[in-house]
Amino acid sequence: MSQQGQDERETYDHEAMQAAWLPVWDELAPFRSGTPGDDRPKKYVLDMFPYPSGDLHMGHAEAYALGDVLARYWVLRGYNVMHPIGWDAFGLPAENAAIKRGENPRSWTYENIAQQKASMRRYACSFDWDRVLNTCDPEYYRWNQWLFLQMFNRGLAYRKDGAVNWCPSCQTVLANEQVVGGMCERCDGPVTKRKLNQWYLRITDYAQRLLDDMSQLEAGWPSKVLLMQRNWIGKSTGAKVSFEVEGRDEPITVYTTRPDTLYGATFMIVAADSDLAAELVAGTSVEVELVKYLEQVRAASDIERQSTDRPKTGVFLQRYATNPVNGERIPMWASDYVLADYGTGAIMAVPAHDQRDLDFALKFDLPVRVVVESDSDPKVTGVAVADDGLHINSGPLDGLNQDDAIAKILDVLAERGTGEYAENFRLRDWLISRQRYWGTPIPIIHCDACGQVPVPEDQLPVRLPELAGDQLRPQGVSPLAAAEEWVNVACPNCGNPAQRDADTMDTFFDSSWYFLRFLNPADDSQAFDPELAKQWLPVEQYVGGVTHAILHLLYARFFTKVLHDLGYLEFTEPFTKLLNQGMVVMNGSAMSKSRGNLVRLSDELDAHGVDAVRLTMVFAGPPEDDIDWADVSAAGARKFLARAWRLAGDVTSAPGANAADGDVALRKVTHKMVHECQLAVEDYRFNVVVARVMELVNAARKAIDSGCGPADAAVREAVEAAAIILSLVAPFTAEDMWARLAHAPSVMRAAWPQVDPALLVADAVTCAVQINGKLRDTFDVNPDVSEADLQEMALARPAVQTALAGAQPARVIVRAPKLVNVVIAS
RNA sequence: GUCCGGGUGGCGGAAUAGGUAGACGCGCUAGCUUGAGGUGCUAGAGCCCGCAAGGGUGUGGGGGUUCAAGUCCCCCCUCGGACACCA
Repeated sequence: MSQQGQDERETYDHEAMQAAWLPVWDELAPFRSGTPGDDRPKKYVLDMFPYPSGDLHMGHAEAYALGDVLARYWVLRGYNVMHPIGWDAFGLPAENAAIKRGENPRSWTYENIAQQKASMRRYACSFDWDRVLNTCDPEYYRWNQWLFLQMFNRGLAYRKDGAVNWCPSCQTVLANEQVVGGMCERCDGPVTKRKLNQWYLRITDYAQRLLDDMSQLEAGWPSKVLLMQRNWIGKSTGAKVSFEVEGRDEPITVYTTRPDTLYGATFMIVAADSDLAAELVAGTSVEVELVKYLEQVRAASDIERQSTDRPKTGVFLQRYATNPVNGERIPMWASDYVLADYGTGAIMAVPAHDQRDLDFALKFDLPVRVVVESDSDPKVTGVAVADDGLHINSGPLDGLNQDDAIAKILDVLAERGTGEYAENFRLRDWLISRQRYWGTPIPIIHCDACGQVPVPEDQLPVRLPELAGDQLRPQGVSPLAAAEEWVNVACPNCGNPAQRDADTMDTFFDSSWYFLRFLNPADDSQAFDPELAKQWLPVEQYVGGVTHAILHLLYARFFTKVLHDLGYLEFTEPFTKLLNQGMVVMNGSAMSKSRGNLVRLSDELDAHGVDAVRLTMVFAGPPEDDIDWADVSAAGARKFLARAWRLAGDVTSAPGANAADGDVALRKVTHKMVHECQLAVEDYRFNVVVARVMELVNAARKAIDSGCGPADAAVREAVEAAAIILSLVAPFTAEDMWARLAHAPSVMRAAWPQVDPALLVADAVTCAVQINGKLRDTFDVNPDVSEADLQEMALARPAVQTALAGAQPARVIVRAPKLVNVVIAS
């Protein structure tokens, strides 16, 4: 290498820094959180754990960069921060890979975990590597089974027949939450319906609490997520109303949110696929017709059902019910627009005031009666009238508005014993059975004599049998069912031959409580330690994608309440604050191989270095916004890091130099920037944090080159502050700066700089002078200037004098010390 | 269809309580450094008119409240997301 004399600049060598500092950090373990006797206040910062489907990608890089800013910040602020990581390691991709490779899913899964773990270390994630878990380890899923049994014993886990979502491609059932727009969340294939006997968790028992406890989350969760959950839970209020049915002993109850329109109910609809519908036509000539209709309905995929303007279909059941308030005989129909598993599976149709009912009525020429005053006639316009208004044709409700009419009709119904106030939830129980291999076996044994027998706790875990390759091929029943040696066991109760439940649990079960397992991941005596939970939980800060707004977050909230009720947890909400980061996209769309816009994280890290990539992620914009990688510059980030790093080499004062002796102007910048960074971090405005550090670096550069000079103590103070703040985002660079500043490692053990409030007061502020609201002049003033003085100074400005032209201002607004607005009447 | 977010320079984005719009950066231009490229440094810049001083205009569009509006209110356009026959 040729020497070029004094011009030779030191080079910022990120590769060398990585090589130098990773081993040091391993040694120092600055993010260890389990040390006994550590009396720092505790804080739990959690990143949503990844699914190990290959190496980390750009999305992970963003999420973990953001989580790291928070975790590292709180460590610097003196907290004992628990920041663990694990792997959500059960699931279909591993199984599909195993089939292809002729192996057990374990090998593929653990290979990917090892790779991701290595990438996380390279990426300098501030995880506590003593707190790690994989959900596919028997040591973990054992406690899934234990939890399941706790629920089973209390009736919260139960089996029932039902029409369930079925993914023909994945060959398994899906929870409602996993059907996205009629498509399978996993494979994007169309979802169909199947009647199966499956396991459910009684999340609907918790619907009201899931709703009510959101008040605890209002301050810490994005309102968007709360709204999505609220909508998903979907509470509605109304009434249950009983209709006598000709030729049937029992009346039929319907649920309606508009009991006030009861006088306008001109027919009744029963869910076509309900038992009720079948019963109503049993043995009649309509029976065949209904079956035929049902076949036709089933043939229609969910995608067709999606279409908003899909014409209504149905079958007249040749039966009649009686409207309880006016005694009117109304025909009964079956249709697929009424859902069997919502409300009572039957509705009173009020075509004048419900669009769907109107569509049906017009299609089948059924009567339409307006019972709420309106200018337009739904029968003519085809548009149902849903607005509030005065009731007509409604007996005792006539002349009342909607609220009053609802109150009145409830009275009337109560009096006659034919109806009452009722609530309904859109939320359904959580279907957790899956007909796949790579998941937690359901710890139940089916015995002809004893029924569903829980596996005794001392026999947990029920381990997965060793299956590989073609044995895992989906066939509509769980691959476990074919593992005869595994399936066939003696009943724990009576000892007779019995069978294990061959389904596995939805993997969302695993992730619904993993945050508790981090407390003591190696504990083989209990799922988690309630005592430790008391100390560390709830999770103070949760970081993850908005894709989990409903599924994972709702389930985790549900589990927390269940565990609370079981006496294991004192709190009822698991995550106090939630940050949803956006996605990393490329040229406007989600990255994918098929689109050809995939950016590989490892390539970016090779090209720019870890710190530059992290900095780019954080600086790109607000964390919840998407980042278009094409719009940001990792090269620019690297340039800045090199600038900051060089700064550290230019400081000539010794460590411990008394900052109080330093240049006051620079000190003011430093303290202001530290202060603003602090506010910005706590407000998730990480991009602004970076901007402020940049300003600090610029100020220090200027001070060294053309100000107080490199020996001034204020320069050291500024550069040290920059290094500490930068460590949130660019740990390698910051650590190297710290070393160049002649400090022992690690910068992560430094304390967040103390802000001196006296230094936050500016010497002078710029006062804006407006004339009629338009900026015409500025001048510097003392921040303490009085309103009167400021007004006088402003009025004396030439620009104002000229504008006034000798006249008096009509009005002067003074906001000392920042602004004076002189209003001149025209 | 319903419900939520957004729309600020060429680009990513800043903007405590309504109070100097465009912080910070990318890209760009000019100059210095360099054998060249890159790096580094200095300066410039919303747009329009002007050599300049200066003026006009400006946060999707229109209206309103106010001394003052990116920020508050009403209407519209547009992009994105969630839910999607839940009675």
